[in-house]
Amino acid sequence: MRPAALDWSVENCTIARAMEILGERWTLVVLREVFNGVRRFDDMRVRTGVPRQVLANRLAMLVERGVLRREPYREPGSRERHEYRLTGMGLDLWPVLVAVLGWGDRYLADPEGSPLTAAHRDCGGEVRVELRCERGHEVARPRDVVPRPGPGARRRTG
Amino acid sequence: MRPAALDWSVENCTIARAMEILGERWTLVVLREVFNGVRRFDDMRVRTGVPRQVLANRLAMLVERGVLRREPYREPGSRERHEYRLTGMGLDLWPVLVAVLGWGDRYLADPEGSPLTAAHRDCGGEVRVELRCERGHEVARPRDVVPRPGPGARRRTG
DNA sequence: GTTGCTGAGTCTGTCAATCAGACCTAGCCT
DNA sequence: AGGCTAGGTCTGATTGACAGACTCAGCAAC
Repeated sequence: MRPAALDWSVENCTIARAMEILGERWTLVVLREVFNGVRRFDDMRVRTGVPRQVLANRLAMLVERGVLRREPYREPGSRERHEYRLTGMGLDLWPVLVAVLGWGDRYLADPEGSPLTAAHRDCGGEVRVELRCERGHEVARPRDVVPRPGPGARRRTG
Repeated sequence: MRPAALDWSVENCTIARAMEILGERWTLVVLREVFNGVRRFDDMRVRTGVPRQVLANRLAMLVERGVLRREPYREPGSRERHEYRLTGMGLDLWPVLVAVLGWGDRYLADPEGSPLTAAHRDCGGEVRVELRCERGHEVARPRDVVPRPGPGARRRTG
């Protein structure tokens, strides 16, 4: 009954690496704002309630990691400022955000429902994540997914 | 050009609530282990390198929040111990895990690829997340998703 | 029957991160 | 000159992460 996973190393696990970026308390909340079109420091700060210092840190980290980019803009009658926009890497976080949103809506929402949904640009229908295997089968139940070592798996040493 | 999102409150945002659970550095890594069939304290500790204290905290928090349950078991010649198993709520995190894995594999993997994949139990094909709208359209590009207020949205006061 | 092992923790002290609140700054406007 | 605004920094108190030592219950070997 020893789990097979024990034989494999986790040093190069991409979930752990992803969580180094996404796994800080406010990162995904900040990204939610950017996905919502809120791109400016003070708007984010007021909406999320994240302390200035932390917000500055997170934004800098996300820029450094390539999830956001910092772009200059200038409104008439103001000096130049910067706003934060998603890079391609950042845009590809939509599925993660939608997955978290779906889970949160199911288990943590108030009775009246979720305050935020994701819609399909073309038809307006609500967007959800679905698990599907490479042969096109829909994977309906969580139990139908089984983990297995991938091409980068390494046997454990020690 | 003021983003519409600024008019809506975020106090009941389900992403923020979900991140209260998932958004700590090690939570998803711990869950990865459980999904992999590693259910015991010491196995997790050795594999993940999470400090004992933190692991104990995370497990207790996940049990308290209903993501894991603590089950007694007994191996012959040993006293009774406990292991950690996913609840229904926990199993429903598969899409989140697969989404994070997919993103990590794309942007953060070593050249030889990911050490872990998710497979379809029936056919063995690799499982990925897909965005799909409620009318069945596949949402191919991230830009085709647009956020919008949901049923629980509240106007901002102040 | 004492010594040792094992799994699953707790205790302690150090060091880093979070947070709230005040302060700073560049350019614009009056 | 004085005030406003966006986007920050600086400071000090609290909280969390972490490593390493210690605990504790039951089995097992000497």
